[in-house]
Amino acid sequence: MSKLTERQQQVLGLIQRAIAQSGAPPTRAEIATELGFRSANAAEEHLQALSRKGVIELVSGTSRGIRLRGEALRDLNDDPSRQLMLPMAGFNQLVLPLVGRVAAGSPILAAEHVEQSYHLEPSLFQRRPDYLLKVRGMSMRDAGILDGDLLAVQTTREARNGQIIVARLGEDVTVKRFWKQASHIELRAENPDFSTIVVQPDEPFDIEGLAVGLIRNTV
Amino acid sequence: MSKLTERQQQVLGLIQRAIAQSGAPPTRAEIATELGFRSANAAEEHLQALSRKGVIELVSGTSRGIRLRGEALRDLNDDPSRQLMLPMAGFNQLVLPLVGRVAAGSPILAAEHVEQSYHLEPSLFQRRPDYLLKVRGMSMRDAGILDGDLLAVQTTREARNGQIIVARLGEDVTVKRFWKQASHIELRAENPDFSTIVVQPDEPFDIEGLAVGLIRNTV
DNA sequence: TACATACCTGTATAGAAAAACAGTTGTTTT
DNA sequence: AAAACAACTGTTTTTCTATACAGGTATGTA
Repeated sequence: MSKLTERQQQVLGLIQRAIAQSGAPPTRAEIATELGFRSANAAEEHLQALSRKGVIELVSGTSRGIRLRGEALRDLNDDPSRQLMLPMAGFNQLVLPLVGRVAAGSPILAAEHVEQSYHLEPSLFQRRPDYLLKVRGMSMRDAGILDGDLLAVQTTREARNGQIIVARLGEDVTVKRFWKQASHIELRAENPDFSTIVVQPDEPFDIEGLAVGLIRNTV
Repeated sequence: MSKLTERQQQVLGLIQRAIAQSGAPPTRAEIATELGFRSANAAEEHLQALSRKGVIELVSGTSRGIRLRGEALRDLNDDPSRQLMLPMAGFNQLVLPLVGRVAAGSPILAAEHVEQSYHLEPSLFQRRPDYLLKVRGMSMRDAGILDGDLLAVQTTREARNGQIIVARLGEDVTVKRFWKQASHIELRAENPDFSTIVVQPDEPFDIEGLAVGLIRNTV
């Protein structure tokens, strides 16, 4: 992801402040007014740039349709002005969307996948998660990851061997243990009933994130 | 403040969910669609009513200009002094002590066992936990409970067969699956390397609590 | 020098959204 | 029984918003 320019950083900061203060993202006109642009189009262009760089997502045709993504959302949770409003020291809240069934081909954090959001204390996990993914199936049973568990996932593109990752194979999203070999990548299940997936270099494969924690609701 | 009608409560809940899920309040049309109204005006009137009753604030002439007010953000369980102006809804907090090594003979929630406290959203679990217990050992491995996991426990004296409980056997505290038989109680491990503990009626035995959830921190 | 990129102004417009107005149907309250 | 209220449908008007298009400047890069 390429770096933001100073102006883009300002626009992003403004969006984050607007959300923290008023509870909703700003309109183009509001951004323009606040930053002193005479044309809302200047704001539009900055938003397009931020969208291209992946820090926000624009919901087309929707008023205030600006969604913060990954890092930017993390910053929002770190926003010092928000911490001032909090009641106790160390009482810091993460807002994590719960992602359920992921539709074929669409980004994992697309709004239609988000079932609800949970507020968690970041210190619960050593690595800071970006979202919770509802696990389907028992392929990671022996790693203590069961059907219906909520996997806390940090968005990342890279993983080390042996880490448990959320992988995208074309249209499928799956949780497996990552092993990169010289000639291919192995996605190993942790359940003898499931076989290892071998991904050849020409096959579609993306790392969507790294498992950093797990939450289970026992009935 | 007068009480909300059932429908108004629904509308308020929808607003809170929308903010938590999409990061912005809904429009009148969105409320109408979600609740099945054919006219956005029905939503408008509900918003007016909610505004009159003080649970929301309407920002006139502004798209998605709905602000939740104190009452709508406050949790019933929360100390009133902890009211805060969080931008997101659904802000409901449990304070759970983390219990580590339990010393022989002393109550499980004795102050000296409490390593730290975590703040969690109660809706994370179907049953409300009272504390978190750090699991030691692998005796429940096949139930997806691993060494180091934090088990969310609800204090109770009773359990049904098959439930996972925190049991006290004299000086030892252990996590096992509970099976009450005609003549004795069985505490079954979920790992073939561990044998079932049989508790005779004359032996010391107490149920300390019921496992209602689990939190794991993956490194 | 040509070209891309960032950063703007200014204009225009389709469609989204707020909000008012006029009714209807039940249910409570007075 | 009349009046008030809750909960709508349907329509209309005005304002807001997103977004495209047509410029213009400045800066750095091929």
